[in-house]
Amino acid sequence: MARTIAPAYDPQLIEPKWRAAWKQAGLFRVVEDPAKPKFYNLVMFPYPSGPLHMGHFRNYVIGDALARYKLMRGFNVLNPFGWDAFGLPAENAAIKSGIPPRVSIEGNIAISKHELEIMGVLYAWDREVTTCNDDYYRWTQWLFLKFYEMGLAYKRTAAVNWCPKDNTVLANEQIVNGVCWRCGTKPTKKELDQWFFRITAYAQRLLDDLRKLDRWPERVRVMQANWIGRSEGAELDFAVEGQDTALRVFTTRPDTIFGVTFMVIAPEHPLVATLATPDQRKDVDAYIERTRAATEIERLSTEHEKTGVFTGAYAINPYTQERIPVWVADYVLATYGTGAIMGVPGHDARDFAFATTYRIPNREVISATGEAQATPLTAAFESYDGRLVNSGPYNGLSCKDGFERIAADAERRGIGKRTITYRLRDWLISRQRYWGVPIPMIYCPDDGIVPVPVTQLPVLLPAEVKFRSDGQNPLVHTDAFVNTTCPRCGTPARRETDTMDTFVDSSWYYLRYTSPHDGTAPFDKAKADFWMPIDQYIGGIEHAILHLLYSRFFMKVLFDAGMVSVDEPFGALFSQGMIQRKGAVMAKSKGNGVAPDDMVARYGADTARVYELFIGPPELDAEWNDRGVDGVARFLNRAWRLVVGEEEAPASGEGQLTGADLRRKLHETIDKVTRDIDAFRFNTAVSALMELTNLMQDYIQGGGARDEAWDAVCRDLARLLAPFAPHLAEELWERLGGAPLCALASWPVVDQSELRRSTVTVVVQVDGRLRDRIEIPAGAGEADALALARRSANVERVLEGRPVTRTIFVADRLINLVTR
RNA sequence: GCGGGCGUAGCCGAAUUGGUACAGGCGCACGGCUUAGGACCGUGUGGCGCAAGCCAUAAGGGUUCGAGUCCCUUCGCCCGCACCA
Repeated sequence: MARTIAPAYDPQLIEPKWRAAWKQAGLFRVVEDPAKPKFYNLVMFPYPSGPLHMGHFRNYVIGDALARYKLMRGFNVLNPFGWDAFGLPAENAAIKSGIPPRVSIEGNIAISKHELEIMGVLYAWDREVTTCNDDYYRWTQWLFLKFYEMGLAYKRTAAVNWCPKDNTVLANEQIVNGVCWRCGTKPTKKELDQWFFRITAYAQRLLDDLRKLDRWPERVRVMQANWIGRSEGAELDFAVEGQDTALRVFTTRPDTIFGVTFMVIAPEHPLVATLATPDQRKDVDAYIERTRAATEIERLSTEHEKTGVFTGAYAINPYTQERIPVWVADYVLATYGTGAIMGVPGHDARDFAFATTYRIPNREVISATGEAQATPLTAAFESYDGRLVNSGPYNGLSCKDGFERIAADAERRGIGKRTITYRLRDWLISRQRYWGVPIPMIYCPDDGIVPVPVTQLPVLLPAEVKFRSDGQNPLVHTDAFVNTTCPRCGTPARRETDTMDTFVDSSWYYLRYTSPHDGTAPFDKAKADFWMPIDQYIGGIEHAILHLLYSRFFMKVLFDAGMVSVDEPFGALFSQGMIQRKGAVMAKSKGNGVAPDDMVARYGADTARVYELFIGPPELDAEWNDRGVDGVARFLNRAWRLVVGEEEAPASGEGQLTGADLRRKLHETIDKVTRDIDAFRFNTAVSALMELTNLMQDYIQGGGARDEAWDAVCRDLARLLAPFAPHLAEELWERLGGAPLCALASWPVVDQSELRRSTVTVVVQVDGRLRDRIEIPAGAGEADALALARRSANVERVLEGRPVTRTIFVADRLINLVTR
């Protein structure tokens, strides 16, 4: 036989060809087809910030592999992509460089699209959504108006972070190390009129429905539950001595009511003004002034020492009639509960710390033993396991019973009630920024706040504005935008100049994908109903709370509005780990990124893709290893040589594998790869394919023939490779005479009969210790297997004639002879 | 502090869910090919031991015929929330 030189595996030669073929075939161009099972596959859309690196690509590769696999499994796969294109970075770049945000965003989108393309990552580009385009944001505005109509969008005054030098509001993220990120000034609090979404109205449903999300990572569900932060407790009224007013507190421990030795109200509490006695007023005012200067971050820090000031006022404990001093302290938050607490230093660590500082006594009212101690407590006993002491008629009750009885008595006496409080706050969506969706509201001197009629949408964001060096929203100074007329009375009026938080844009984009060109509604209900919920959502853990919670909230609101038929958007969620290199997360700013263009030029897209999948369990962070990429390149090269090569095998003859061995390994691999992809174990799927090619190599080296049966194995190898190394798979598929496209071929099916073995290796243990391995006929019964095992010389020697008292038999696997 | 998770070769990591610990890859060693190569191909590779064998999944204990896997204690690391009454 003539020795022929197999063409070398050259990704540069084959990859562009197949990308063109996929484009022509329109792999993910889909319509609603009830005849096929649907699969809505979605990767979180990115902010187009410029060139991507291989760290970004991990989830795109995972998503692409899954989409391709589902396609081969016969699903009708919706696999769209888009751009979260509004937001601060583009606006800041514009202030700095003068390049309009839209221009830089479009440039960045073009770069990212090119990178996705050369990596062989495919999407339904005919459904592309870009949030800064008016054919999208008009519907964001439409939805805002819907929320407004439903009473879920409202405006109120709220304290925000304010930079006195830049004369602007700062988002929490814009406070770096306690100071303004731009000028280094310490921000203060300022009361401003802001738009909110009433997400708190959905707190309980958002909490309850976490139970439905059994295909979400546990940690994400826990984080959301903690964020919502449900607390059961009671509100109780304390009459203020000498005043016709009551101080209402929220507590989760009404059972400790007899342990109250002081009370605290937040500095922002409305009663502060009237509560302070004349001789204490000066101190109180000074304290409030001081805390106002403190940032939220400082205030919320546990390191922050507790401070406070006595108001001079006393409240009356409604259960003991004791006089209780009322303090003002900033460890109590005005925005949680009632903004006032009862201080129980004996049973709350924070109250204990405060009481220690100001020499306020503590009183034990819960005792683990049921007996009160003779001496004061030296630390807060916060346990719920104990009995009430020093608590008058409630003595001896368990905490739970004490809670119930004391709360019930308060309700009967009309001085309180059981309540449930959430940590979740309403969602502040106002941004004093240009590059976002204009809030479609108008301020009329006569009619007040008037929504823009939906027929007048979109409220267009002006393309030309003058950016200001002081960071102020340029929309405020754009007269052509601001000046309008009242839709109700026609008199001159002003537009709202705030824009929406970009998280509003991303809370519903997945619905727009189902009917991206609809000119009459945000989305077509029938189409949304067909595709929703998303079958697999893939994205970074950094969105565990905000984006995912907001989207869940949106979906529930739209469900209540009758616009969708499911009330959870994401059926399954996967959060991939980050890629690190040189000891840090891969990032542009760290200079440790690997560019996809470089990877494609050096190794080809397939090697880059397979390496990203092979690098480790996809949910864990992984270290990028340049040498590891070489290993994957070797693997794909081997696959190529096995299929395309025609070299004569070196006649080793030893350890020759049979065709049955080859086919068994193939079907074991089909089985494993299929199960691994379904379980998101791409790393082990790739290693299974490596094992297969290693065995194929052994087969050929042992003198195995490249006959028709071999070719059949090769065709299945190509199909198994297709989700991971799609270009190579196509090339192999074509050379093997496969039908038009491997990407459209059906996924290989396991032939159970090929998995069968005539003999199996069974482990023989004596007292649980491995003593021998024996080859026995597959499916042998206990008696036969045992007889064969006892023939082992090794086993006999170890037994030394000791009687076997018991035997454990696991068919085709293990025999354990027990002598004790 | 509260909550979630993790700890297996020199490194990244497998382990059919209680049944042969370390698959696959990196690295390393040796060999082949080569003018040469850090390229490519092949073979080997947990430790101790001549061997039988013994030891080994953070440490210690327990349950079990059998534990990386289940339970308890301790140590270490990562992530989230963090004065939420």
